[in-house]
Amino acid sequence: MDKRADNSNPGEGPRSRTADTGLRVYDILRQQAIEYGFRPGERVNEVKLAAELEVSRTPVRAALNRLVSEGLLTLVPNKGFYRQPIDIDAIRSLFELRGAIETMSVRLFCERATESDIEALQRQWRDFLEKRPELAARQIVEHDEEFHEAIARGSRNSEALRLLRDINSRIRFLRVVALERDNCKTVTSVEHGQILAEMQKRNTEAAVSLMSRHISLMLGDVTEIAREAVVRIYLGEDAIA
Amino acid sequence: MDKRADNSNPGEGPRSRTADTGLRVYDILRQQAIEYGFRPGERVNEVKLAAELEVSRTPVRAALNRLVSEGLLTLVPNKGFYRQPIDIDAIRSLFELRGAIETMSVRLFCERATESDIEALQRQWRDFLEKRPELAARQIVEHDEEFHEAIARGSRNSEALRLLRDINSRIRFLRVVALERDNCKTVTSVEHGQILAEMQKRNTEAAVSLMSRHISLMLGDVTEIAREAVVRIYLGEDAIA
DNA sequence: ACACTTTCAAGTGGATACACTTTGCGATAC
DNA sequence: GTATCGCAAAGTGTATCCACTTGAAAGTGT
Repeated sequence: MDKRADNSNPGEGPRSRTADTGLRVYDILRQQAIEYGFRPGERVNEVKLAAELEVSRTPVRAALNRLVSEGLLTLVPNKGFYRQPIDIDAIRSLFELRGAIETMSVRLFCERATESDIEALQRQWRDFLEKRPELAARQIVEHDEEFHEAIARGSRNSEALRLLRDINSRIRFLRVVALERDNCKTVTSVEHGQILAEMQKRNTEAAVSLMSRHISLMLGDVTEIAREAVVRIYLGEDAIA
Repeated sequence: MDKRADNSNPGEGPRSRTADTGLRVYDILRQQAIEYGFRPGERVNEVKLAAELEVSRTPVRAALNRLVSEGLLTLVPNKGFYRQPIDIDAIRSLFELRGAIETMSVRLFCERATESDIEALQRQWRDFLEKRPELAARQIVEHDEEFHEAIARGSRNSEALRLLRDINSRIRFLRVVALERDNCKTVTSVEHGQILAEMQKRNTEAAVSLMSRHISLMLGDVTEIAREAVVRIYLGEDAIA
């Protein structure tokens, strides 16, 4: 029945063609770019990547092209793809931009969210509160992102959600570093709780101003954090090659 | 001396390789996507495109991949690339998002713009005011975009500028249609003037609220405009194929 | 020893080849 | 007449091939 039974591929073999290679490669490379598996400013070698992933250069190039449009890489003609360097200015811009989106999201959330949206968010928040003590910085940041993305979802603005995700993945590394450095780990949940409470009461302006403060606090000294991040990237524990 | 003298390509020939084909194809396809040269929801045929542009499928696929990450196309595995349909919800989202970015830009512009930034913007505005009567809707929208992008530039937020450009290109078609329909063509310049005046006086809040109103006015009845746009796309004067 | 060319390996960009999937259409069975 | 199967054309997804560019190292002349 199954025409591609021979693709079950027990040992090595020519490796199941016609799979979701494209998506797989894209996901891996995106993750690698986000986590600074490519060093900032570094050229990305298509041939080497293709070999590592055991695919041809074609799907690799497809993925890299997409990452260019996502702002993670740049393409220099006849030279290749380069990981976007850590640009203090760009990072500051991203934090500012995130602030604008988040405040908009809160405002719209207050207008549009259903009661069950709010309940779900509260559940999520409480869960987080419980698990929190045993979480590493990475997980904390990811949970924080989820909270904010849930608000964006409740704001019924699909593009804001999409954009927020993009931005989050671009600044995640920095945020993890910042969080690990000075572990002001306890503040955010409290603030989330406050925002949540105001949103539940549909106090739009109160919620917005809380969120606004919540976000701008996180910015801190970007320059310092960026410096720290660079150190981590080049001396990091998972520096394989 | 010149190794590629044979590529001067007088008649037909194998067409000068090693050019900036990639960029050229990308620009063309992007433009075509924006202008709805691909119908909404329509599948994009790589082979046909490659033939039309007289290139191979490779640079075409590269460009299409990037357009996926820009939100203009989607990729359905084993089916191909599709032009993103006209989604009222997505359009509304984009307008809202644009509003958030613009208000942020105005705020930051008031804080950061230099005097010469403001002068340049004023010059631009006056030029526009003069030329305006003889401009078509398309040009008016493009000039309007330039005005707003100049503000974003002055706000010293590179990512906001980048994003604003992306959004503008995604809603341009709609805006042109809207402008041609009910020619309320005269309002925007006046409002621009007001915003400009407040920004010059560094009246942040006044400028922000003007901008906020300016933007939300443009939204109008998206549903109606989208309907009109669909008609134009399918019966448009430049329906070639 | 130093600058200038030559050569060459590595690598990108584009074209082509090929396997697989999808789909429309026609033939066959009922 | 209708439904189903199967086949073939069209088209996508990946691999491979080839031309050209770049950069660096070796060689040459002064």
